[in-house]
Amino acid sequence: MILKSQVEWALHCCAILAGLPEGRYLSTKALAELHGLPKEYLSKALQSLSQASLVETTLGPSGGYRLAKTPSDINFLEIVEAVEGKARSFTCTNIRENNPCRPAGYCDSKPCAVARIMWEADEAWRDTLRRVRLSDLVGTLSEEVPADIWRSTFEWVLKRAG
Amino acid sequence: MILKSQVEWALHCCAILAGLPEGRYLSTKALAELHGLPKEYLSKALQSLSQASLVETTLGPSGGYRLAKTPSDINFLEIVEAVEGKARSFTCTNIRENNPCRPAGYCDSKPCAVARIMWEADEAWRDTLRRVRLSDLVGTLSEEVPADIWRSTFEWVLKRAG
DNA sequence: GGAATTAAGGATATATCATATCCGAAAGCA
DNA sequence: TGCTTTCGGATATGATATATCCTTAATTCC
Repeated sequence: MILKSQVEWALHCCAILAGLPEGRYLSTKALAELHGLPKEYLSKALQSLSQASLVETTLGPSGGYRLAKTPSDINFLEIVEAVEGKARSFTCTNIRENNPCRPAGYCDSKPCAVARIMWEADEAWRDTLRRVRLSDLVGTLSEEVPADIWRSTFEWVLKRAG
Repeated sequence: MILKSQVEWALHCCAILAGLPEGRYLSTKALAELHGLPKEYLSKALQSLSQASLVETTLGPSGGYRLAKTPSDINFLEIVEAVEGKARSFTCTNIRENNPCRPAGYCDSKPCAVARIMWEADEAWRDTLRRVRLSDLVGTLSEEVPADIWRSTFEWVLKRAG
């Protein structure tokens, strides 16, 4: 049970977009080169963010992506679910139904006890991600990454945005 | 990010094994027929439980599987990890390292901030599973499943154990 | 208006992994 | 001796993640 690598890419891209000056867009090309990722494939992750209305896009030169909301209004779960989907990690196939000792239609009343426990754990995972805002990540990064590196990163990336 | 179906199978099988009379074993064949599962493939899940020392086995007729510990000494996480592995759901490929503005070897000091958050969520998932004991599941089942169905299920399965 | 650049999305190829089956070896029971 | 069992290896298949290519439409700049 491993998350898609696109989840990692999307999170890092959102962190960069969160530090962008007002009104500026960043292209797939710039984000791909900054992170050393395949441009065409990263594009799919960014499209997922776009479909989830987490980012806005514009075409043409100096076009690309920017956040659709402020970083404090975006949480980790939104980003993760945008590229990974909202499906729960545990799928109940209701194998108890195959028990030959159970009368037909018996299992209709309540979800399987095993599934309820697994879903509870899944919800704990989601809850944790839901509680972390993109602004929290940006805060951590600006504490941990030396200011000059952080600044030159944005200069580098904005130069590529034209 | 979906768990293997073998996780579901292992959990249901453990629930049955937990209700077994002292000293009795249950074969793969019996467990497969009870749940309507492919015997050969279910066998792989049970082998995983065996390798994790959650169940004990014996060969020959009337052989099969039984729990290696009491149900209150087995938690959900042990069972899930036995078949799914202990790897975290998020793998950090350290793409920040590709940032051309960072000096080489800069990222060695601390794990990536993104990864730390994802791992925290992963740990919340594991914590929830760790807190649920197999005996809790058995308790829930004996509350929810009518006693006569529960009893006839074990009669059915023990008849196949010889 | 024309050239360059961009996101969007469809089509396709490849690699990895989950799913599933089969077989032989070793061990226990009648 | 013959039957049953677990165990592990080998193999096949299907689904999905990864990756690339191409076309279309929109936007900017000259």
